[in-house]
Parts: sequence; structure tokens; C-alpha cells
Amino acid sequence: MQLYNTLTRQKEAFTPLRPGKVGMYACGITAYDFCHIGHARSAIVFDVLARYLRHLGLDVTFVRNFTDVDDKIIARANKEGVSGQDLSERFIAAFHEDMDRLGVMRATIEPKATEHIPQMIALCENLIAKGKAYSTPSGDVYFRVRAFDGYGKLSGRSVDDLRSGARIAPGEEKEDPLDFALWKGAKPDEPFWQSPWGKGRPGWHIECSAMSEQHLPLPLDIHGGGQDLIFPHHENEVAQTEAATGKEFARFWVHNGFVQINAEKMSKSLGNFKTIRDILEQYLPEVLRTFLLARHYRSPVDFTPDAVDETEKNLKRLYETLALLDDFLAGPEPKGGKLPDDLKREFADHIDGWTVAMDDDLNTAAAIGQMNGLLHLINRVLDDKALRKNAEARAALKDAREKFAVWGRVLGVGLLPPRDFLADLKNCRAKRKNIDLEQVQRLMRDRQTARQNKDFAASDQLRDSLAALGVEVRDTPQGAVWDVI
RNA sequence: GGCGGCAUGGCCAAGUGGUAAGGCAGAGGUCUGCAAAACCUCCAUCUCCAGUUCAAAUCUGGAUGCCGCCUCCA
Repeated sequence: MQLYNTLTRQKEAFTPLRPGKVGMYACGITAYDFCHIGHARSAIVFDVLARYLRHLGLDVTFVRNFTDVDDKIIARANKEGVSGQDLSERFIAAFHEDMDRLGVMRATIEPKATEHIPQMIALCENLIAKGKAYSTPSGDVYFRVRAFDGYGKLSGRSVDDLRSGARIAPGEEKEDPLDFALWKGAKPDEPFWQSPWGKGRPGWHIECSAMSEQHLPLPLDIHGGGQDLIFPHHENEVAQTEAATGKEFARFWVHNGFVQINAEKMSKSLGNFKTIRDILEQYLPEVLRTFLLARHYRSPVDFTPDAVDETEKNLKRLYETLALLDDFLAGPEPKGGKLPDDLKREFADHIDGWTVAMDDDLNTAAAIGQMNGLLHLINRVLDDKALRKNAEARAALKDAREKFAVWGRVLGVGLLPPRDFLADLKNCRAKRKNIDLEQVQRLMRDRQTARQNKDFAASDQLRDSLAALGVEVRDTPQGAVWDVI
């Protein structure tokens, strides 16, 4: 498959360095608050990437870390009067809860920063020994940016440009404004570990260098994260690891775009973020997941209720079609009949199209488009009385149904038993729109009675009453059913 | 100021050289007691200007607008 590589700014054919085996690292969360939908996007993108690579037959070792020692954790823990460890444990548990609901698989290895302090200290010592870092009287250790030639290669910046805007803050003991902290001497009320430079704690960037090297062979095949991590976080990881090991750090850098609210970046600092659990109060997890996958991962997505409603309707149609298809496939097997070549080609085009899309830089949006096209085709065949009795048509439908199962396992979209999803969706929407279920059921019964008596005037009036509640009635051979509009 | 990205129908959104996937909404039709769902039909020349080319939404240059990074951030 082709993957866009931030390092080279182009799509490149992805092949793992070690045949059949992929080492992939993605930056996880700093565990100090509930996750917002931006975290959801990043997690879902790399979840799908890992799943797709496995679908292609590769043995993927996926490492996603937790940052559990950090300024923000310390600040919040002190405010709440709990330990940083307790606080981060709580939010790691919340992360897992949210991700489980969204269908994001656990990473192969989920290391925590605090479990790798010795490795971080060793990395600092190594860098100091090589002249790439230095310690200061107050017990900080800084990376010496000018001693690393490649600095700026990932983010596309020159050291001169960066230096022009950089300043040394008062109290910092840097040799150069661009130097960044590998290790921070402990301040009062902060957790600390003993180190050769006194009591202290790791800086943020060194954590990922230590954990990735600990759990995966270098170079990493893929390193991922949000676009905002390119600079300085990932640039600094490259500098640390390559300066310390002399090896290339990562071959492919994959970065996902942001979730925006009203066309602006959603972030903690702007205060306009929506948590995953807030959204899941209103929508089914698969709706949010599908919404995020219906755009290319590198593009920004604007999160609006209307856009999510649209996804919800689309997903409903998908499951309704699959439900009809399952009903049909549960029926008797027809004997003969050839499927016309043009229809055969349409089936094949959508099925091939899905793979072509996914192979092209994980184009999940286009892949979902192919799925929709195939749904349309399935409905066309199901709607055609002659084709319903055609053995080849049935075989094509059966094959299509199997493809949806395969695609569902990769995307996490369309995988649930259709009736279960539709029932959940109905409940979810009824709850969202405050629909009184007992009242609806009473009106439905009355309407049924009216229809049996051929009192169509009364029946239509009852339907209007239901519509006023936001409920739509559908008469089927199995009786009347209702749904939320 | 430096670096980077984006601009496709009413809305959302794929599409990197050969005459525009898909979704939502809308119009007409089939079906239906009437509806709904489904199906059929219809609905864009791709921000603007100038180039390259037999051929450009797709390449080049410029303009305009929006966004991101350069400080914690998925």
C-alpha cells in the first residue's frame, strides 16, 4: 500500500523492513483528563491502520504509550489532593472505557512512562557521553540541538528560522534557546526519581524515545500521532534517538489531521473541546467512528451535529440493507440463472475499489463510498424479482455480504448484527428526542385496530399524531413498525 | 515574520493529466388504501487569473480566502 510520509512529504510504497513484520508506534495520551473527539480520531486512525496492515497479512506490533508523569498531571493531582499516579490511573481507565466503546483495539503493548525511568536516565547519560546533551547546576538535562545535524528534517524547518523566534525564558540554563529538556530537576511538590543529576523527572520527549526503543526494533516502520506533534515532539524524538543510537529512528511518519469545531481547532487551551463520553450520550459509538472515518485521515474534519446526523442516516441505511440481505440469504437457494456481465462487473468494481481506496494512503472515505455503491447495487438486485430467483445473483450477494464482514473487521463499521444495531439506534434516537415509548405503542395499537377495520381516515390521523412526536410508521408484510424520524 | 496545508454541486465529501465516487437534502416516477422504505430518472466542469499540454479539478506561476505549526496539545 501507499502511505503518505511526513518525512518526505509524499506518498511512498509501504513495505516493512523485516519481511512480514511491522513495528508501529503511536503517541498516546497524557492521562490527566477525559479524552475528547480529537483523541478519538487519532486512536481510530491508527487502529484502522494496524487492522488494515494485519488484514494484508502483516504481523503488526503496535505500541501506544501513556504519558503518566507530566506538568499537567502534577498540576491537576495537586489541585485534587491526590497522587499523580492515582490521577493518571483513573484517566487511563477512562481512556480504555472510551476506546472499548469506540471499537478501538488495545495496542499490542501499552507502556507507561513511569515504568521506563531507568531507560530514560540511560538515554540521557548516553547523550551526555556523546556530547549531545548537558546537565545544569539545578539538575536539568538539555539536548544540545546544534550538535545534531538533522534537526528540523521532519518538520521542514531550519535551525536558523527556529532560532530567530526562540527565547530563553528567565531562569532557564540553556546554552541555546532551541535546546530542550530531557530531564527536569524536581521542584517542591513534584514527584521525582533519583538520577545522576539529583532528584528529578523526565521531560516529555524523552519518554517516547525510550519507550519506542525499548519495545520495538529500530528503525520503527511507522511512527504516528496527531499533526500537532510534528513539532516539537516528534522532531525532538528523532534528534534524541538518532543522536543516541546512530540509527534511523522511523521510516514512515504518519500524522492525522485535527477535529475542528466551527472550523477552528479543538483544544484544551481554546476550551472548545467535546469529550468522547459527551458525544456518546447522544450518538452510538459506531456513528462517531464512521463519521471520523468518512473523511481522509489527513484532512481536518469539522464536527457539527448536522454532519453527525447525516452519518447516522447513512449508517442506518447500511444496516437496513444488510438486514434485508440477511433475510434474503436465509431463504431458499435458487437453481439456475446467469448474472449479466455488466452487473458482475459492478460487483467486482466496488469490491476491488474498496481495496484500491485503502491501499491509497488509507483512504477510508473512498472505501466507505465503495461500500455505499455496493449497498445500492445490492438493493437493486434484491428489488428485482427475476434476479432474486437467479443462482448467480444470489452467489454475488452472498459474496458481497462476506465482504461487508471483512471490511467491518478492518474499519469497525457495519460489523454488528444489523437488527441489533437498528434496535440500538432506535432507542438512542428515541432517547435523544425524548420520545415517550408508551405513548407511541398506544398510538401504534390504535392505528393497527383502525387499519384492520379499514378505517383509513382514523389510521392516517393516528399516523399524523405519531409524526408529530417524531415517529414514522412503516407498514410491512410483517405488520406496522415504527422508527424515529 | 518563518514553515506547511486546504479551496469540488444546497450541505458533507472522494478524486494528481484523458471529459467529475459516495452520503445528506431536493424534484419527478414505480410500488402503496394513503404513506414509508427500496428502486428508476434528474440535479456540478471543480475560488479567480495566466501558463504548460493533443488533453488539467488534477502540473507551473500569480491573486483571493480559510486553516494549522512555530508555546502545552491527537
